[in-house]
Amino acid sequence: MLTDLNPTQREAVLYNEGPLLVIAGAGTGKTKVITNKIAYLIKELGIPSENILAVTFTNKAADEMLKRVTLLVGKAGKGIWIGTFHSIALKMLRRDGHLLDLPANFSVIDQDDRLGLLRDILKNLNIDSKKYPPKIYLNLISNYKNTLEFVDEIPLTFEEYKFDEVFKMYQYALKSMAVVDFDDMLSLVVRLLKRNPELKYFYRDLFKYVLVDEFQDTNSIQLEFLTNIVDKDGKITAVGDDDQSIYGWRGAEIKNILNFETYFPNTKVIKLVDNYRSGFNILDTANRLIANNKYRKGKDLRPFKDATGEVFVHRFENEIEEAQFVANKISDLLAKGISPDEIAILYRANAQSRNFEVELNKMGIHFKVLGGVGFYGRREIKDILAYLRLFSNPYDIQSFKRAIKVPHRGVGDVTVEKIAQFAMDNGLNIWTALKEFSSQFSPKVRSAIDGFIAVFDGLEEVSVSEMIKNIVERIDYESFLNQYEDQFEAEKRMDNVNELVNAAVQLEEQGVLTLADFLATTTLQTSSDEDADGFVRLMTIHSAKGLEFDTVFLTGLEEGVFPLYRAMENEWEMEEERRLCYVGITRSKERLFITHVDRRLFYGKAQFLKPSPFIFEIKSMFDKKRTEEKVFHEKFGEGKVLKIEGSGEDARVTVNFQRYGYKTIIAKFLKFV
DNA sequence: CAAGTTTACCTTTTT
DNA sequence: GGTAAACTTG
Repeated sequence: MLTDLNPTQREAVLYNEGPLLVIAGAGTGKTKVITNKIAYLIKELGIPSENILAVTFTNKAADEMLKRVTLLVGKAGKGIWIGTFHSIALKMLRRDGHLLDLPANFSVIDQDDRLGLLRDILKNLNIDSKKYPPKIYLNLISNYKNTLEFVDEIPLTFEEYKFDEVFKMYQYALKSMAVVDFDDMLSLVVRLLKRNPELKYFYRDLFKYVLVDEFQDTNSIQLEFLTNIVDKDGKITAVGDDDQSIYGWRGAEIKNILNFETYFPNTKVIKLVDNYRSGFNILDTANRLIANNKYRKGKDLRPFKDATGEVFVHRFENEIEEAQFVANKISDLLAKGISPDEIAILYRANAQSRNFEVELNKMGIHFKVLGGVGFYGRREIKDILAYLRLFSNPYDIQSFKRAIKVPHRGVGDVTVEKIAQFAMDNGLNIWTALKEFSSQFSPKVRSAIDGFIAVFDGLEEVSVSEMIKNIVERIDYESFLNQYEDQFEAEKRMDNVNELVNAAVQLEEQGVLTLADFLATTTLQTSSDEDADGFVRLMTIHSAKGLEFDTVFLTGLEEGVFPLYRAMENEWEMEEERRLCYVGITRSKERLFITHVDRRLFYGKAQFLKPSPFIFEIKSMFDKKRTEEKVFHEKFGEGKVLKIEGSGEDARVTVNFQRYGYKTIIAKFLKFV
């Protein structure tokens, strides 16, 4: 079993005396180490799978890991606890949340609804949401919950923000709606463990072996969670790479990995630096870039693969040409027989995907856009889910407000707002509120409300997938869509709704049977978790973390776009951007295309852009190596290289010819001697 | 007071 | 180029 591991990898698998930190550079086989370690624990050491906890960064990574473990140990791996911090936390809260007075069927509010809720609160408190956008509050609240203390970054105008009041109202609303937000899930679990030591010891005993992937992206709450469920001499294996820490903005603490020994004093550290993924030039490029960072432990990846790897830098006039180039190149690659699964287009921000989508469509290339507005974030899905959420948790006023308005049934904003207020003020669930408030309705509204209530008739009898079908039919969602959208759009949305039914059926087959579990799963499922087999993938670099492809297009390397303007003034943020670029580069195995443009549209307006500083950092060594090199040209004879723009055979090379002086020549007409 | 229409605002990155 | 708030109409 351990035969295809190298000595350091094997050491990491075999060391099970106490805390272990594996610093694993990109492509050094970190997933292999984790899966083999789990297999080793189960098969060789005979550890029951229930005693193993594996934490991953995404649901997809969790699925993938379980698949690989199953391949190694078969059914013996079935009971393993595997998932993201959030999904593990949810499982624990479902089990023991009552100790914190959490209602049994609490639901999870998604980011979108949090924003909507904050919008309502700001309106209520007469806070000008132009001056103080809800988003700011979302961040403040998130930071607060994640650090459990107010941090320095909180602006001086803090008082003006009325943060205290907003926060209190926000918490009150969550409580009365019986929902928790993303940040709560972790902090509540930590609270649970702290207040109930017997529970803490229960889990310490249960999780005899804990493995954490992508440790560089854990935040302080997550670390606190870990130190609660693992003794300081416990058998925890943390795997990560400080050079790939790209979630600082989300509260990730790079110091968690840099100071791991502080939390687990008797830690053994193993470094994996043999890279099996990328060709030499790609690795060289990555190493050169990341060497510009100051705040790092410092390591160079060693090439192990017997391949050169190709790195190209291409410059274009605008984003359309960039997209056309990428689409053409992909078409060539596909024609050569390269699988679409091995091709990815990466960018800094989701908004950049559009042009690629257009050009790929023109070429008839099948692709999938991952991330951005995910499946469960789509309007039609949220509409249907609102019904389900309300049915599962009748205190969920936000969902009521959405559901009652889809389709229009003669109950408008004003009435809805009144009902919502009445329910909130009196702590009533929606059904009771509607009943008690019904005397104030006009006959028209009353019959509309009756119709609304009737939608839920008998739903408790059927499975989740049947519920969805029933709701969609009863509200005649299809007609609603057709009324407001053109046929094509309406059909697309209906397809998505049917896809939701499929998702429910699938989850039912996997044993997710209750509505509450279904809803929680959908909320925790992100768009990056979607399946894209057989498609070219488009995604942000953030969502590409942990993935690898033969060919990677790293696009939009312009000052202000990547790195972002706002990051450029700040050394620390700049380093995170650089790490992000490093992650992007190291996704590629054989070919890496880096592209940048001279101008790009921002909200419909053209902006001129300089190439990203990262391009210069990457190229400087290459330039130096090649500058002063002697070249020969058929017509101009011998000369010395001064500057190279672009790369590959199309690069423009400025040469000082002995007899003809300075000339700029396309590289393919030059012979390097 | 509800539904339809126009304007404003926007763009980091995500569990 | 898309959505949600603001505005208008019936």
